[in-house]
Amino acid sequence: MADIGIGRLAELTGVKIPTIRFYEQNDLVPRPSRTEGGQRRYDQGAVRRLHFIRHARDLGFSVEDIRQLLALSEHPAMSCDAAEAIAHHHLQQVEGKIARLRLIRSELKRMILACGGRSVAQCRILDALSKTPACS
Amino acid sequence: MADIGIGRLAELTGVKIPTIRFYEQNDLVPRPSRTEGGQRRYDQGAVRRLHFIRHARDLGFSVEDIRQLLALSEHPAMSCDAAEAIAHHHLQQVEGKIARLRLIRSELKRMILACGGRSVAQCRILDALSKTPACS
DNA sequence: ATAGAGTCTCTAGCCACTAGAGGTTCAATA
DNA sequence: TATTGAACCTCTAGTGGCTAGAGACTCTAT
Repeated sequence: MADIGIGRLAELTGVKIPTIRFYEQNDLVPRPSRTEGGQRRYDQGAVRRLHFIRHARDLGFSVEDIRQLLALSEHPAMSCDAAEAIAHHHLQQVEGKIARLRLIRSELKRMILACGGRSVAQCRILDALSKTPACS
Repeated sequence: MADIGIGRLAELTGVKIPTIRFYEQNDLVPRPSRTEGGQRRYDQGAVRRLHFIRHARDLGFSVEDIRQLLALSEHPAMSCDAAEAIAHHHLQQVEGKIARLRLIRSELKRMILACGGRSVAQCRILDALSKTPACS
């Protein structure tokens, strides 16, 4: 159970080295102990915490959200309403993005279909961009 | 057909004033003429160009894509294959994003459903974040 | 002439990293 | 023990696409 260096931590968690340092800078992970020479040494707790952060980032939570989720997870006796609220809010953001991207997708498809090897002067894509309100 | 100021241009196109200046800085729109006092004056061409940019941005094209689309639209005799390629590539990016967001959405829904007013110690949300690989 | 709305430039900030320079330390081998 | 080379350190600056604010100047209508 020896402590590990930042490179190994990166390997274990899938978080890149500069990103780990960035998280430390931004107080998402605590400052680890250091060797005599000043290099970071991490324990199992750091691995767990970084895994948590990585999963949350994969799900698109903001760093600020994650900060709050981490804070919550340090108070096991509390109700998890707050965590649910954060997750719920994020879900709504995601739904919004999906809806918007779907509109964009259909508009793009329409444009591309309408355009079949014409010259730029008659190009439906460039035409659509200059004239229609697209999807707003 | 008098020339207009930047504020009116912003109104007409829905692009905010600082954003117009930003586009000028980044060579998306040409430098306009100026009054004696140094204020920008725009003509109808600027209105059209900015409309084009706005629509393309609404569809999520990058500034770099737009630069190329604008360049293409200045050569009316060319084939519009290049425009189609840009649009097609962008469509693929959009499809990718939608797919990814859908995975995230279902994962979030699963987490939220599983979590019903428990304490943090048993919270399915925090639990899921620390343990499962989520959606990668 | 004056008031007030509009505009100017410049700098810095947002988010979540990423890249690079230039130097130091660690661990494994000879 | 000396040496090598991989790993690590700090610091600054850049990414994209804006947005905000400070402090000064200009335009237009009365």
